[in-house]
Amino acid sequence: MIYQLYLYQQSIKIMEKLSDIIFYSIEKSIKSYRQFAQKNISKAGIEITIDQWLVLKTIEEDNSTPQKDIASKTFKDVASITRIIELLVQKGYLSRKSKSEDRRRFELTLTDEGNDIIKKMQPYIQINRAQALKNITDEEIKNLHSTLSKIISNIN
Amino acid sequence: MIYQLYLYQQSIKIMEKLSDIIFYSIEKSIKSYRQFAQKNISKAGIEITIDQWLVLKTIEEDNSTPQKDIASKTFKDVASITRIIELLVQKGYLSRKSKSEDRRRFELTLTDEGNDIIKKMQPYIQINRAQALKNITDEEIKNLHSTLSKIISNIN
DNA sequence: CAAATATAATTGATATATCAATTAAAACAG
DNA sequence: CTGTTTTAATTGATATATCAATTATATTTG
Repeated sequence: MIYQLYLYQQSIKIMEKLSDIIFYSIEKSIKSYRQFAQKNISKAGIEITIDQWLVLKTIEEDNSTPQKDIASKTFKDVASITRIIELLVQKGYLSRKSKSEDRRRFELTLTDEGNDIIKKMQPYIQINRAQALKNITDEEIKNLHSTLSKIISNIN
Repeated sequence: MIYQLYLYQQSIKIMEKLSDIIFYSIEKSIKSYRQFAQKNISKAGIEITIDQWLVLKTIEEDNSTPQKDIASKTFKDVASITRIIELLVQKGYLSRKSKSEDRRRFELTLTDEGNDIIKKMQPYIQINRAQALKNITDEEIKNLHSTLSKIISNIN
C-alpha cells in the first residue's frame, strides 16, 4: 500500500517534470539556435544582429508595412522596432522619410548596402537552418508546428 | 511543362516556408507563453518577474549551486545572474554572503519573503502550464521534446 | 467644422542578453 | 613557497523586451 502510494507520487512527480520541462526545452532550443546563428554570422564578418536582419528582411519583403505591423510580424514590440530601425538607419542599411499621405508614418527603403547584406546573409541563414534541422523529418516538423500552434492558441 | 515547373517552384517555396517558419513558431510560442504567464502573475499582484522567479526557484532547490551553474540551469549568462540576484536581494527575497571556504563564491539563502513568494507563485505556475498545454496529449509533448532535443543537439 | 477619439510612432524607465575586460581568490607547477 | 594559470563573479557597453506616458497626426462624431 505504502509502496503503491510511493509509485503514485513518483508518477505525479515524473509527469510534472515532463510538462514542466517542455517550456524549458522550447526556451533552450530557441536560445541555442539564436546563439548558434549569431555566432556563424559574426564569424563570417557580417555586422548585423539576427533581430536587425529580421526587421530588415521584413521591410525588404514589403516596404509599405507600417512599423506596428513589422512589430507583430517579428513578434516584437513597437518600441523595439523604433530602436532597431534607428540602428539600421545609423548603420546605413535603411533610409527613412516621412510619408506624405500619413505623416505619422515613414517610408522605409533598403539602401544598396541594406540589399547587399540581405544577399550576403542568405546562404548563412540556409546553412544554419539546415544544420539545426538535420535528420529531422518533414513529419516531425509538421508535428512540431502543430503542437506549438496548439500552445499558442491555448494562450490567446 | 511550364505548369509543372511552376508547381515545382511552388512546392519548393512551400517547403522553404515550412522549415523557415519553424523557428518563428518556436519563438512565438515561447514569447507568447512568457507574456501570458507574466501577465497572470502581475495581475495576481505578485511583484516578481518570471526570470527572477526562475533564479529564486533554482536557488530554493539547491542553495549550494554556484552562480555559474544557476546560469547554465536557467540558460542564462553569468552576468545576467549577477544582476538578477542583485535585484532579488534588493527586493528582500534573497540573502547573500561570502562563503568562507571559497571567498569568490556566495552563500545564497531565501529569506522568509523569498519562500513566501515561491509558495504564492506555485498555483499560478501550474495553472499557466495547464492552460498552455490544454488538449495536448502526453504523446505530443513527448514528440515535441524529442524534436527539440534533436535541434539542440544538432546545434551543439 | 470643432471636439473627441483613435492611431502611429517615440521616449523614458527598468529588466534582461551578450560580449569583453577586469578583479579577486583558488589551484597548480616548478 | 612563489609565479602562473584557472576559476567565480562583477562591471561596462550595447542591444533588445516591456510597460506606461507622450507626441503628432488622422479619423470620427455630433
